[in-house]
Amino acid sequence: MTFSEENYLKTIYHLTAVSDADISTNAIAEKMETKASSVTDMLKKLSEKDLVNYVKYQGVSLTEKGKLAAKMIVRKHRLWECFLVEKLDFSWDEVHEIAEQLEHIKSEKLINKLDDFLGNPTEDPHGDPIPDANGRIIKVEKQLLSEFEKNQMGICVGVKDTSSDFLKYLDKQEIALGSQIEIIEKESFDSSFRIRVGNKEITVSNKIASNIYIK
Amino acid sequence: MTFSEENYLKTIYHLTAVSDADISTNAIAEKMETKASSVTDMLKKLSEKDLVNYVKYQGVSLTEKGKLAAKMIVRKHRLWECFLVEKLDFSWDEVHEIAEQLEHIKSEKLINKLDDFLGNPTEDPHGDPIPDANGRIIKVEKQLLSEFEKNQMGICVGVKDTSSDFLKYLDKQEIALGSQIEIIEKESFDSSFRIRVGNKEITVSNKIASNIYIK
DNA sequence: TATAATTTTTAGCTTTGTCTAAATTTAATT
DNA sequence: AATTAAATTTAGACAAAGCTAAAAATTATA
Repeated sequence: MTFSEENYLKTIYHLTAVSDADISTNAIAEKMETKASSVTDMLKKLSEKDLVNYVKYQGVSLTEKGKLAAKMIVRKHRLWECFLVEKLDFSWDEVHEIAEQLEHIKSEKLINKLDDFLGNPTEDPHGDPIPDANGRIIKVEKQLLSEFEKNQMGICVGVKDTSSDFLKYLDKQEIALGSQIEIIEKESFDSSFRIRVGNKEITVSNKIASNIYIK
Repeated sequence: MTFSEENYLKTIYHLTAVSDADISTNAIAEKMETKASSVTDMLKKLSEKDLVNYVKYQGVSLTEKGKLAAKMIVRKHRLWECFLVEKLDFSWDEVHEIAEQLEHIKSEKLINKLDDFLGNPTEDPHGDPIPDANGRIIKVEKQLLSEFEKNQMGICVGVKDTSSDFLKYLDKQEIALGSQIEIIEKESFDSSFRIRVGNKEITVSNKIASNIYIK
């Protein structure tokens, strides 16, 4: 499988997680920052290889084979992110780009040894689950901070937006995986939140609160 | 720089280490298992980028820029090999193929952090030197076992042939980096050697002896 | 339900890196 | 020195993956 094919599968996998319905050509093109015509070409190719179910004009979904392949790429990506953060001391906003490259390294033995070396983690540095060697995923029930009400509290277990900008913002506010967060006030006007993180009180917008997972 | 460009630079670098003179198109083609015409095309491209000195029909050499780039690829390859053997517990005959992929990962920060994580090794698992971040190489004076005479002894510090077959043979004979080797007898008829490794005596052909470095 | 707007696909072109076959240059040999 | 042999380069073609522009299908709207 080529790098490009792997990137398409991964993108379709991630889009599927959100919407469930068949994925449109345009949605893929937008996410991959490419043109719809390029996507059409690739979908034909992936369909030939039985990795996706593709019907002209009707969108696309992953076959079981394609889903497993996509999960293996995600597995590699997230394990490498763990390695970068835990062993090489990268911060969580720096690892995505490098993992985008490392996820294409081909060696099952390598990835399984890496998995063991890291102590078989179940989540990456952003709180996203790591599929095991068979593609199984342990789902952790988690809620967005924005869905919480006044006086509730919980632990930050992940982020929805993993962009460098957002992660740097969280670093600045000293919000990290494992941070205890308590809702002090929910402003009904703009749905912003007054929260306590550790022993500091801060105000976060609804957009921020909609990208932090709490358990 | 593309993967392909990097592979050509690396090949020219390795061939230069052996012969010193300008490298021929055919030599590159043979080593890379490709066709001379493909090599010609790439040499033009690398020449355009000032990575090689190329004169039609006369062969090529690396420019300073090209040499540095090649050394950085070799650095990455050898550091990843160290990682695979020391941290992930691969054997020395398994790592080359995977390192061939990992050497193309682009991130200076990554490779320097990996270097530190490994304790800034100066040699890879086959005894080959690892260039530092500036391309400097610490040369260890070493001799081929085949150049030794009766009753001399030394420590195995590297191998010339790093093929999986040869390394597996060495494993079988319990010859590893750091093994003490003593020449008991040199057979003048076929230049084979009777040697002691640890406390075992074995006979090795001249071909074997010509691929083991001793200090 | 026609028509307009949007989405998707097709057709044809580009680049990268490869190949084969033919042409050219260099080296070797008589 | 002439001719043959070997090495190298050129010319032209191909596959992968991308693009633009035009055509076709679907969806939305009046």
